[in-house]
This record gives sequence, structure tokens and C-alpha cells, in this order.
Amino acid sequence: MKYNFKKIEPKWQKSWEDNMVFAADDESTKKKFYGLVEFPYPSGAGLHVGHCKAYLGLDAMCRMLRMQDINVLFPIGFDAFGLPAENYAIKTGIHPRIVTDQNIAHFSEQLRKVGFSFDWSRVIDTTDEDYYKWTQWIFLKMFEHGLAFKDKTLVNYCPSCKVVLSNEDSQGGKCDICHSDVIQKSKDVWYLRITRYADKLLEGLETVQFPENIKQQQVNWIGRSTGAFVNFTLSDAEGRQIFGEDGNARKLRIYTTRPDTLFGVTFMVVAPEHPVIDELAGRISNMDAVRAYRSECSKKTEFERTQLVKDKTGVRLEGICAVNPMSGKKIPIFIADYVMMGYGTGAIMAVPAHDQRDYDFAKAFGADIVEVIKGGDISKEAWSGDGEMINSDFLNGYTNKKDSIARMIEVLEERGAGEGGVQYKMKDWAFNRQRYWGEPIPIVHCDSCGYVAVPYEELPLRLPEVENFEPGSDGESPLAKIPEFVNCKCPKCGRDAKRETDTMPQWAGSSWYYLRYIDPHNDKCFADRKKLEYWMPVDHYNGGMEHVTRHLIYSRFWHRFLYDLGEVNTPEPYMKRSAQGLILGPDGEKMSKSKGNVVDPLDIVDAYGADTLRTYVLFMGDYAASAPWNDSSLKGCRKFLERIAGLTDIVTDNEVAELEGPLHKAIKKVGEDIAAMKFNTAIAALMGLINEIYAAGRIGHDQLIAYIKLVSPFAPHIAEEIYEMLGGSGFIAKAAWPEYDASKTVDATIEIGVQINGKLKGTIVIPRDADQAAAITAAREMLGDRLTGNVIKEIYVPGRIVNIVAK
RNA sequence: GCCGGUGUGUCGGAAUGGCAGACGAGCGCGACUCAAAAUCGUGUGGGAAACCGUGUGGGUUCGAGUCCCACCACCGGCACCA
Repeated sequence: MKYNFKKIEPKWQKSWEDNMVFAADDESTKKKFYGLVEFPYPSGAGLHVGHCKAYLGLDAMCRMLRMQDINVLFPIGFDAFGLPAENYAIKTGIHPRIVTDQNIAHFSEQLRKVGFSFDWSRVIDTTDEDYYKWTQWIFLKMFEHGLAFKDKTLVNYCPSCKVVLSNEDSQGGKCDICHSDVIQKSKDVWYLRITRYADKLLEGLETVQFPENIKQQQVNWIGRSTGAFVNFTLSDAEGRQIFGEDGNARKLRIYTTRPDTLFGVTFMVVAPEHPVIDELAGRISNMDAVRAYRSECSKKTEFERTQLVKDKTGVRLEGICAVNPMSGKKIPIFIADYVMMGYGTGAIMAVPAHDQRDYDFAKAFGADIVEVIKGGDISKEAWSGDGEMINSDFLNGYTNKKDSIARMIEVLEERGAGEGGVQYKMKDWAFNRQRYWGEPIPIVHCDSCGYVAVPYEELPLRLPEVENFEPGSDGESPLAKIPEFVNCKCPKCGRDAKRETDTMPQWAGSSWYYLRYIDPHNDKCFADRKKLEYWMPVDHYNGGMEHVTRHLIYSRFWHRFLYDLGEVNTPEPYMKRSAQGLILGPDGEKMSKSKGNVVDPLDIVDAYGADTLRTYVLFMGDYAASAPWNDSSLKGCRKFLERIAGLTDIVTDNEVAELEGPLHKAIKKVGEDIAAMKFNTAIAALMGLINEIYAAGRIGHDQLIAYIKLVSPFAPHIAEEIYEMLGGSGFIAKAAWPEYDASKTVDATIEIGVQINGKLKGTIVIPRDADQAAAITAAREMLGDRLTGNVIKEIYVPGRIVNIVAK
């Protein structure tokens, strides 16, 4: 058969779709498999070769599983809210809806050309109001349960453009647009209280099959640490205690992971934004210097402030002191930007002898350094290792960190000076953007009722039409400029109220999309309970490494929340997660337009065919590893497919005996390798087998059918074509996967290596079931007089090796 | 700095502790051709050989690319996280 991919690929793509070959069956009693890939953002640039790799792995797996009589759900959709469509709208005035629809249509067509076995009847689009209705519904559930709340935060703000800037748009403290100085401004924003789920998200990790590196990244991202909160009393310069307005002693609260070093605390540091400064401004005698330092800090971006290898800066708060609750000593308080407001309490106890940052600060500002753990040389640097506790009263002599920390927490609690506690690096999730093209946040602000939820029956809260997509003045969302949208009645008391005009961030729609695929057209609930119970959890989720912290954690959080609510039946959404490696440009660099090394998958489909693209992408190497694109290697795969087409010219009615063993071995290997995502070796096995077929010069009709079935997950179009030609009934995509006969996967005779003292000397051919004596005899015969000295030991590992130890 | 990962021919990469380099590419040689491309066949780690070869140095083992210890290099993530 001549290989004409231009003819056969569109033919089968159309036929699969016309016959709904890949539609998943919700009513089935068969075993199910839910394979999920990260749905794309439908950018104007179109399908990237990286998308292809991300989807092809599971596509091959799903294609095989369907043939193994498993009910497979393999859906696709579009994560279509986001900035590019909005920026394009600002530039051209074309509504994001129009651009998004165009891009989705284009993307869909491209995906079809690659021959993915998606269930196209379940396509979802996060910007569809029937979809975001449920995104808003889940948000309201969170609001109802106290998980969505509004709080102040500091944002990057350009006073000249009156726009809130992202970190990326305000690098170097300058506005990316007008280059004036960016300031930190306080703003009320929506948060999701993900920190409340931190421990559940950590525990859940132990129940799922994620690769170790992905689990580790999530653990690091959550960043749980245990330690203690300690309250330091404050005094004036003369040592008189300071009382707050409420008459209680004013205290400074800190978090530490090493409360056992309290006797080594010689000063304290608060973050520049710490509220204690304003509160006690009247008592701080050098407020001018403090204010100057704070304004200097506020000009720095997060990036500058967290730059490592930087000299410590700060200002002492003159006029106030703290009292070490253990030693009773009066210690100075500093303001310094090496302490972050966002972690712990925004204040620390400094133990310069045992923390390098505190040590550097103490050296720069002349603070005392008191050693409390033996083992280092504190005249040179801080000692952060273990050792015997000294200068620490009741802790002296402790050598175990755990014990000394536990003892100190006991004493703190006895004296009412503090308590054990836990901290997370993960912060609550800032859940809003001042943008148009996102889900409107369904909240109304009423002067008398506060923040009130839009009633569930009024969902979806639709995006209004706007003329102008530019952000509003003062950094508001474009929605703020539409009075008909903003002005409304309070759902609670009926008085005049104003709508929230911010929209949700891009992460919202993707946090639950895998649930909607299960029941995409349901208008009563986000998905039918029975269907959820059948399909959930997702059996295998593949995507990029760039999403294993944020998206993967966010969606696990939403899912766990829905589980606690009783809305879904599994605590975790994804049983198994994998991540494909990047396809690099031919030059070995990451593909980028500016480098001009981008490979367009549709160019490859045009020139070589989708089957070649598919086979090559999965043959490139370890699926999880990055590898550069190589056109020559691609041509090798094309050659392989032509050789497959050529098999129809050498097919015979009778089976070819000598191919039975190799064929059954391949059935075993290909099946096992696809299941383990080792696509490269599965394809290599198929290439090896075709070499043997051509060496035999012919192949039996049924043998060829079995062979193309093995090929079909990788090159489905040519497989269908040959299957049809050979008289196969229906689609090969639905045909039964071949089964191997274990007895045929082993040869009667085997060739094994013969070693003397572990060094290979030659090989022998022996019956597979030869016993030790027979194997040794054959080996000695082969070695002849090369075997010298006294034989000490003879080792025969059946089917593997003979090793003779001689001296 | 912390956490995780990876180091194998000319290149992409194979190898449940058991013949290192499967498979593909590249390259060499041959066939076909007036010639080239395509195709087919064949060879291809180094070394004349004994042997030597999986980042480096040690160890465990009859036997190590694979397991253990130390180090080096590169990649990814987090990062003044108290």
C-alpha cells in the first residue's frame, strides 16, 4: 500500500467524529478510566508542539485502554478567560468574546488534525455563562462558609497611571507603562482562605500517586513549620511597662521555630509595615528616621527586598524596648526589611549567635551576641547546628533539639508568655483581578449589611457589555465604569447597594473543570451525583511541571472543600499525576518566538502527517524528560510508517511461524510500556518487530492485524486504514487489544554470557530450562583452556549468566 | 542557602544487581542510477591485542550504569520563611 497520509488522515478524523467513536458512556457498568489533560488557553498563536506532547501521552494510553474494553473518559475544553484576549480588545476594540470564539474554533480544528481521541461532545469553555455560573456558585459556597473574605493588602500601584500593577509590570520599582515610581498602596481585596486547608492538603498528598518531585514541590509550597509564638512585653527606655488603650500590657508577638534559644535573644526586629510602629509612634523618639526608612522600603518591590547577598539595613526604635521573658533583660527593637510582614507575625526575636541573618544584623548594629548552643565559633559566624544548651538556665545540658524545644514551650505556657504553634509559607489566595475578562465576583456591598452574596437563583451573574476595556481610574476594573452593573439593590435589605466590580483570577475556572466534563450540560447542578460517583476520581492527570504548585494545589483545595460540603464523593480529585518534559528547539534551547526556534505542529502535520508527528513526539525519549526537536529523527519515524504501509504488500493467508515469538513478546512489551508511560520503548519494540517481519519477508494476515493494533495508539490513522483494507470490522479504535500467550514470549533456547571472575569471556546457547550442571558444562566447554587456576565457585543464574570464580 | 532531579557513543536515548549502548538519527561501505535523491543491504564505543570503557573518588557483591558513602557538574523549584 502506498502511504498517502493526506488522504487517509482527514478521512478517519471525520469518520471517528461522525460515529462518535470516542464518546464516553455515562451509563456503562464497565470498568472506567478518566484520563485528564490540562485544557489549553486558546491563544491566537494556536496549537503548540508542547500541547501535542502533553496530550499525546494520555491519548495513546486512552486509545489502548478503550481496546482493552475499558470505558474511557478523555475530554478537552478551553480555559478561555485571561489577559491576552482582553489586551487584544483594548488594542483593537474587538470584544474578547469574539476573539475567544475564533481562537477556540481554530484550536479545535488544529486538535482534530492531530487525531486526538477526545470526546468532543463534552467540550467546555470556562467563559461560557453556563460554565461560570457554577464557578460563581462554588465561590458563593466558600463565602457562605467563611472561606472567601475581603481584607487589606499592599499592591503595586502607579500613582500616575492610577493602575494596580502586577509584580512583573513593576520591576525595579518603576511602572512598566510610564516609568514613574511605583508605590505600595493598601487595597481591599478578596481572599480565599486556603491556609485553613493547608494540613488537609498535606495529608491528602499521602493518599495519591504523584511523583516524588511533585509531592515535594507541593510540600515546600505549603511550607509547614512548627515552633512557638512568644509574647514579649514592651517597656519605655527607663524600663517602665507600656500599656495599651485597653489597659492591658502591650506586647510584641513573634513566631519562632527555635523557642529553646530564647536565652540567646538580644534584640527584636519588626517588619517596616508592622502596625506596632504607628501604634507607639508617640513614644518613638526618632520617628522621622523611622518614617524615612519605611518610605524607602515601600519603594522597593518584593523582588528587590528579597534579594539575597545584601547588607542588612534598619533603624532602631528609640524610646521603646522589649523584655526577654526568660532572662528579664531589656533589649532593643529595630525595624528592618529583612523581616517580612507576610510571614509569621511580622516580628522576630533575634538570636544572633544561632541565625546568620540576625548575626549579620548584630554585627552591623553593634548588638550583643550570646551563645546558647555549643558547637560553633560565634566569633566568626552564627552556629545553626546541634549541640549542648548553655547559658540557658533550666535548659542547660539539653543536647536534643526536640526535647529542649518541647521543654521551653512547656515553660512558656506555664508562665503565660507564649504557646506552641504552626506556620505556613503558603498565604491565603488573593482572589481577584481588576479586569474585565473574568468571572464577575457575585457579591454586593451594602452600607448597612456589608458584603452580601448574590442569591444562587440569580446566577450566573453575567459580564455586562462594555464599550471600553481599559481599566478604570484608580486601578478599578472596567466594570466599575458601568453604572447599570454597579448600582443594584441589596439582596438582604433591598436598599441601594453596589456590586463588586473585580473579577476572579485565571485560576478560578481551572480549579474545578474536571468535574464539569462529567456532566457538561447539566443546568441543575455542576454535575450529577451518580455520574460523579461513577467517574471520579480522575485516574490519571497529565500536565506541565509549571502547574504542579499553583493550579494543582488550588484545584485540590476546591475539591477538598466540595468534599467537606458533601458535594463530591472523593477527598482528592486526582489519583495519579504525571508531567511531560519540554520539547526544546532544534538548538537545544527553550522554544521561543524571539529565538526563532519554534516548531509548529501543523507544519509537521502538513509535511509528514499527524501519525508521524504523534509517533515522533512519543519516541523522542523519556516522556518526563526534556529533549530537543530533531528533524532527521522525525524523518526516521516517517520511514517507519511507510514500512508499516508496506506490510500490506507482503501479507500472506497463513501465519508465519517464526514471527509468533517476536509478536507475542511485542504484545506484552507494548502493553506494559504504554501503561507505564514508557512510550519510547514501546515504539522501539514495534520498530524492532518490523525489522524482523521484513527479515522474514512475509507476515500472516492475523499477525498483521495484531501488529497494527499495537501501532494504533501511536499512529491511529494508518492503523484504521490498514485494518479496513484487511477486512477488519468496525473501527480498530474499538477493536479488541491483542492478548499474548505467555508461553510464546519465551524462547526454547537462550544465549547467555559466560564470565570468569565477573569479566565477560564469551556466550553460550543453552535450553531455557537447562539446570546448573548443564549450563556450567556448556560454559566450561566454551571456555576451554582459557579457564585456568582453581575454580572456587560456579554461579549460574538461570536465564541470565554463568560466572566462574577462579584463582 | 534549602528541597528535588539528572550525568551512558557523534546526537536523542535503551538496560527487574547479570552479555552496556536496544530502537532511532548521524556517519562509512555496497547495490540500484548516466548522476543525485529516495529505497534496499551492511558496518559503526576505544584499542593491533591483552584489555579498557556509563561525571570523579571510595565501598558492598561472585558480579555495579543500577545499591551505599563522599565529591564535582548541570537542570528544575523555593528562597532574608524567623
